[in-house]
Amino acid sequence: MARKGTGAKRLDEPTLTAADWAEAALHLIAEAGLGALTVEALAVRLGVTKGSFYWHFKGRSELLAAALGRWEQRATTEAIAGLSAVTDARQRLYLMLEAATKSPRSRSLYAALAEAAEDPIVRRVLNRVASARIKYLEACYRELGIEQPRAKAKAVFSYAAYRGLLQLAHEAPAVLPTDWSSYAAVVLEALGPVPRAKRRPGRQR
Amino acid sequence: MARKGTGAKRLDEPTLTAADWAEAALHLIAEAGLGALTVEALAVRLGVTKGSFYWHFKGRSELLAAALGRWEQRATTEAIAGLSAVTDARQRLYLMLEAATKSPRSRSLYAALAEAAEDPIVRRVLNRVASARIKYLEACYRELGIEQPRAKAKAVFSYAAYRGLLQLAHEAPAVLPTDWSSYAAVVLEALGPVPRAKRRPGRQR
DNA sequence: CACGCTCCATACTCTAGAGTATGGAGATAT
DNA sequence: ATATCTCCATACTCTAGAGTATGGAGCGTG
Repeated sequence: MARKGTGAKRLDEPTLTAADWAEAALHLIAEAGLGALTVEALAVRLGVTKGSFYWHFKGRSELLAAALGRWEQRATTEAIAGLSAVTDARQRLYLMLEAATKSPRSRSLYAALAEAAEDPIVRRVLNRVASARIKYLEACYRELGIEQPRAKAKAVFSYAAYRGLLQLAHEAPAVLPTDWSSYAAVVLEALGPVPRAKRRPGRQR
Repeated sequence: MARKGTGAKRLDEPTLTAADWAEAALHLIAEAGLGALTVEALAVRLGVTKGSFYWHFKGRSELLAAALGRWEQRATTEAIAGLSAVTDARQRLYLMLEAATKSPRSRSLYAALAEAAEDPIVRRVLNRVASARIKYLEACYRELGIEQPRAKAKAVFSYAAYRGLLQLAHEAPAVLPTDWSSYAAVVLEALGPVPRAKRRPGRQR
């Protein structure tokens, strides 16, 4: 995909493709924020000059759209497909909640993109990603027997808690929980599948 | 404060102060994001030219610091002081949770600032605000008899849920709950003071 | 009245970064 | 070999916005 011929222009590196630029853009955003996504900075990182960029893309916004398209794919369909491999809905929900009670990476791509929600391109992508994830959560809750008005509310609440923790890790890392085990206990107790089969001693509703 | 003399330079408007510029900056940020905070844009909004700005502030970052200082005051000490007027801790917690289950304004200042968390000035302020609020929440939970490792976890969880909902309102308004009453029910059930009273924990006394 | 202080206007400079124009080197096709 | 396509370098233009230099109008006080 990277080349069409057989030989290489240079012995070390094949020539770049639009996908290479988009991928590098995602890395740059995750590391330094979307404000740092500069055509020239990207060119330097790829070892070329910015003149070559405009051969692959019409402009910066086209690059951004391509990069976000790739990220959206991974953040929704692929991630959900991976989770759906777990057949037991209860186990699935537990896995997601567990992931939401671990210390987030300090500089996630999601958090970096949230900084640029004023950008219409970014906002549309964030909207779709959040919608897809909440819909999936809602489906999980319904699969566990929770009825409709409540299932959606629980899904939104779960995702808001996850999203908020991610945001706090970005904008105020100092306030993150020090004791993650007790945080996980609180979250599972609040959002867990069904309070029926609680094997925690005492404390039963 | 706005004037030192008695007369006005113009009949309609007194001359501007640094506080006026800072206040206008906060409004501009809330409306159009921190990216739109431009010296010239502010000057236009205030009906003057940008030459006058540099009489009040050394530069843009000094203005930003002054504006954020004002906001921080309102977001922490003043808000907390208002809440502490409610003597009953249970009622206080209910008020806060209720505020966290109402549809947020689409363009809050907090959300606008979160977009610029890469800025060191903004990040420090966000950190302090979040810390103050979580500390207060933690104190409320402890006042209700919840012990320490759990009280902090509950406080962080509550604030993360609030913060996440605020963020979703900003970056993906389409996923907000349609039925706010059932959302409030879920949140209160999960974060409410004590699971002892199974009824809605608000109508006491 | 003369003088000084405060707030502001006018008119510049300077820089970052997007976008453009054009040519060139290597690979491939004919 | 010649033509052509692809990817890139060089070297420009153009704009937004920060920051600066300087003068001026109104109001105060000696």
